[in-house]
Amino acid sequence: MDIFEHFRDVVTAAIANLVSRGTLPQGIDTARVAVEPPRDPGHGDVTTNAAMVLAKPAGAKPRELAEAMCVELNAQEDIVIAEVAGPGFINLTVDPSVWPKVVAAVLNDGDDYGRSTAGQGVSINVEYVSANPTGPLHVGHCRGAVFGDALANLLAFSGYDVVREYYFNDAGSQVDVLAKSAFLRYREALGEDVGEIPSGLYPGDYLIPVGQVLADSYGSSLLEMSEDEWLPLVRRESVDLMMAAIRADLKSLNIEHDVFFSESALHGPGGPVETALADLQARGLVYEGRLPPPKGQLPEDWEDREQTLFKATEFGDDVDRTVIKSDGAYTYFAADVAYFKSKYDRKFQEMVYVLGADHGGYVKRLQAVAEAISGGQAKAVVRLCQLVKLFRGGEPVRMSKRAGDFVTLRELINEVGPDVIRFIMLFRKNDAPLDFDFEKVTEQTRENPVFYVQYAHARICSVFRNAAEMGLIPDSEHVTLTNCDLNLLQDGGEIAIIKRIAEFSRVIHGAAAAHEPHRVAFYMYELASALHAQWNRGKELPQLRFIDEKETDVTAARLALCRAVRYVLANGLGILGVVPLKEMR
RNA sequence: GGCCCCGUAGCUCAGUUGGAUAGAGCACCAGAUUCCUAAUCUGGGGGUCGCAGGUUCGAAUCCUGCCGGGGUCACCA
Repeated sequence: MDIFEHFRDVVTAAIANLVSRGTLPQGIDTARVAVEPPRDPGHGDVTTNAAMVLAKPAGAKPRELAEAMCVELNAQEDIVIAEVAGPGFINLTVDPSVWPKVVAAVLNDGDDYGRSTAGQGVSINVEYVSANPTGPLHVGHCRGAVFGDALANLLAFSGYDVVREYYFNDAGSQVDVLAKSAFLRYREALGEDVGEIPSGLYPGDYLIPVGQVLADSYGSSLLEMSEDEWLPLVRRESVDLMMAAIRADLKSLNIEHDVFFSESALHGPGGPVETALADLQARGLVYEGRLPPPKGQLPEDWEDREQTLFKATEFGDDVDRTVIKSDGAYTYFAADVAYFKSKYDRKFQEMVYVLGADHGGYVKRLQAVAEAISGGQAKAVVRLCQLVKLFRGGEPVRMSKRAGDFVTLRELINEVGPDVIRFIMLFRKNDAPLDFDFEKVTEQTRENPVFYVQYAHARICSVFRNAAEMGLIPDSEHVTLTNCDLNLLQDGGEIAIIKRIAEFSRVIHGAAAAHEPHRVAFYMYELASALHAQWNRGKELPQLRFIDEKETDVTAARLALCRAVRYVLANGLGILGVVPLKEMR
């Protein structure tokens, strides 16, 4: 139940009445009419700009039109009073009987409260992480991983058909470097002293176990082979092991992809890359040509050469993009084209790419590919995540590119835990930079929003435990309150909580539409705040405490309200991928 | 130089896709616990929304131009 949707219907009906009465013209566009919670509680419970938006096309004065609408709205039984305010706002004060209905609706929907069909089953592919399998995940991957996952949760909760996808590059020259590095570790595992790892290879310790696995499964047989022979074997083995490690790390962060898509599956004779390029070729979107030199400072090694280009400029990109290099090899971008086509062939209508801010330059070309391949039928939506800067007690954590001198995701998880990582990463707009301080995020204070929100949930669970002990409810885990009188929820603080709860659907809807999961995190914080406030009012005014053994009817109603808040907190945290704790000591 | 993102209280950040008197937290000041978890709450001061124009009933939000900060530019992956 979304009361704002409900009152939107009411407002729409009032508009229809005015149309039939001739006050408003036929076919007037109501798209810009907003029915929303007012920022200022003094402006009633629900507010609409309808009169101001419609005044111009109707040739009426906003306030006069508002007056006419108020006459219609005041006839509605859900509305205590509709009044004109300011330049032509209509503020609705809702009948008090609406609030208990909100609580009842939450209890009725339970784990599904807030879930909607707004997405209408539109098929969305969310691609995130997609780190190359040449090493373990590090903090640089973390934000995109969490963001992508929460976005996927959010979209699924909102009625979209979501697939979570990971694209891994197992075809490029970097993977050869990985294999060569692993081969060195393999020789080391067989007892050879390989000395310092040569520059150009990956020196990280994480390849030592890979070498050991190779030694265990191949013995010394690889040493007998030429590089052409062992390279493919070692490459595949190394990629498999790296991907297994990456998946394990992601699992620890509560992230599981549906599809792991291998780049090498795109290549080969008659493969998707060839098909996709032939497709573009057939439509005259590929040509042999030369690119203009880059603007500004000319790179030292720049040379003007003929290559095969995709007409990206026809679709809004700044320059045409190379698909086949002058040496005849495909570019990485060619694989991107084929990969998009794969997604399109799999019937996705929207392809979300979660990328780091350093990939901002890819946005236009990806959108160009989407436009060209799908003919405008599918769209590429790119969400960029800004950099995360690590701190420890206010001091920046230095990370150089030298061996092993970067903080891995594993280390981060082990130190602060998945819930803290996820919530902090999501408690900021994705395109704003984020400072992540190891010490601050694990502090158990109000300053730390993770604990603040989780504590609200735990507090409710604590109330239930106490209520169960007192025999007011049979079981703290299965709070079923079918026969309580929710009209007993009369206190202003209680109503404030209910109003907050009533906004949940609206928040989810807006967050999903904007692809902004952080809105859910901020909402969680606000709801937690409303709960903590009411809790503390019970300290000054004992009659407002959730549990009052002498007033069992009121207690039952308040426990029902707590149960509703708990559902909303749990459902919201579920979207964020954070565990709602039942106890914090 | 071209393109993208950011600029809001002393600090860190929100701002419901254009709404009414711009909001939280931290910090600062003053308070609250014999009582369901004080990991909490209540009150107070604090603003030229980077600057200047434009669009309109109405702009932190949309458009243009500047200023300042970051990212990016390829036959790399």
